[in-house]
Amino acid sequence: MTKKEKRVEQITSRDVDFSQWYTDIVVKAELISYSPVRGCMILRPYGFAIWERLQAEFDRMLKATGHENVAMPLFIPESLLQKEKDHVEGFAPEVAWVTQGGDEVLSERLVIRPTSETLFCAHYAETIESWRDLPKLYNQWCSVVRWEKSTRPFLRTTEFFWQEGHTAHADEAEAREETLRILNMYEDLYRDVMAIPVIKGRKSDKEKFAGARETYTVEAMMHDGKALQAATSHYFGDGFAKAFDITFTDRNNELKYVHQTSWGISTRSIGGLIMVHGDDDGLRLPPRIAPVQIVIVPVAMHKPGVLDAAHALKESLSDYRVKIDDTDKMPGWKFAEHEMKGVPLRLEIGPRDIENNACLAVRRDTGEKQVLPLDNIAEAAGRLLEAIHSSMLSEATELLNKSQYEAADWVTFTDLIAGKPGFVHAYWCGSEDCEAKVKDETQATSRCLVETDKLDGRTCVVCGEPANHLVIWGKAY
RNA sequence: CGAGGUGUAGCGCAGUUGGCUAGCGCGCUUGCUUUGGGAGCAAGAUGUCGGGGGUUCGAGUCCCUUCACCUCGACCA
Repeated sequence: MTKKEKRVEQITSRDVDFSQWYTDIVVKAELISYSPVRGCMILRPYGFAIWERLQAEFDRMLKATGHENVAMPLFIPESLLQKEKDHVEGFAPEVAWVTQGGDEVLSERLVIRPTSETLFCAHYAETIESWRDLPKLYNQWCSVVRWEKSTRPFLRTTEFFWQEGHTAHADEAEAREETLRILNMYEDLYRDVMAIPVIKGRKSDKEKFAGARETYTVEAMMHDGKALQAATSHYFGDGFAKAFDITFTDRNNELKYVHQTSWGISTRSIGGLIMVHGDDDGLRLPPRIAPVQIVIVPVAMHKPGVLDAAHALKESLSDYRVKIDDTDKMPGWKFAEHEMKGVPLRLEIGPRDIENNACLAVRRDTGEKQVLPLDNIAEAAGRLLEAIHSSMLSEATELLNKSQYEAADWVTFTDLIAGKPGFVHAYWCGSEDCEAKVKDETQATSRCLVETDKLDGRTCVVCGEPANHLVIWGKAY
């Protein structure tokens, strides 16, 4: 067995068994450990660091648009959860209950929040009185619990981390605007920070959030052609406001209900990061989300001057997140290790480079190696990191583009779903029966409804009746 | 929740028709030598064989039961 073969042996090949490949990566790249609790994962430092990067980026975007962070309780009294009918029906099957505190049985059961709409609503009902109190643009970073039947690291866990934004507005137009503003921010976050292109759209009634009037989504395509619902943004209308009696006095001294939104992105996004960008050597992280952007590997570091040169190199790269790997592993071991962890750029520095006042730069995305002079190294590294981001985004965009098909009739549709991993664009009449038939017979679901001006003369791919929507269909995580 | 699979050292595994002090590889510790694609030598440490119950002179091995995890489906960010 050659060393080369041994290296890839650690991770199951992506094309041989995508699921196993995914599981190998999350464990071997030290993102998570399995926990003593079913379906819950331990986010290890490296995995949590990715989440912290995402938090930092999105939190900055939220603050820049006037949102404020708050912290709501972990528990929700049963009676509160039950105030909005659709909402409770949607979540009841998957909530965890607290029935006892200490050795005392509680007079009212508490649910561990599966999402915090009801808490925010109760709070808004209390604190909003006048149009001067609006809008309320609240967000919280927290974890929530949903009792899932089957779980996978990041993609579906019993407890997961997310942000949930909850806003209240004076009128419908402003609330709708907020819903779409946030949707666009998710698109920007995915594209500009995670190098993942997404498709924006609206969810069908069947797929939308329990209690929402409209659910918008960004859908991403994984390397195996399956869809990942990457983030959602909901317009609630005044449904929750009526259930929770959230009223305010407007400028004309009339009592009005607020219009609300909610929106979230979760640690599932990290699963997307893995499944969009990873390869057979492990994770590949786009530079803007990578906890470590540049790893410096000193070669022959016992020799005089090498470690000093490595530290000097780090100094000159102070604008970036840089780590020196000065452990006493072999250099080859370090190369493979940091590749597995997806560090975008590796700089090797050894006696030979020091003599030439240079270092060797290796791109994680392409494997390309080049000698970089130490003078102006910061600039050169910066250019490389930017190049890596664009090239990863192009690669992901190419995958997304080439894995989309169109179907005008049922036979073409089912053949495509069965034969070609990816998304199928097809028209739909809007009936739940047709949507259900697609799911029953193909395993694919409607991912989202997209804007189109070409409905005239189109027919539903299932029943042949006149179409009302253009839908992107696909199998999903 | 249905079907299938797996639980033996930190990880990956072996352990024969039930038999003696439960092994191997990697990793870990210490020392020396090494360092441009997963280094070498030497010396060490590490086990409730997932848990419980049973059969037996004797159980990692057989039986019952239970728990956990993985994969695939049904339900969901």
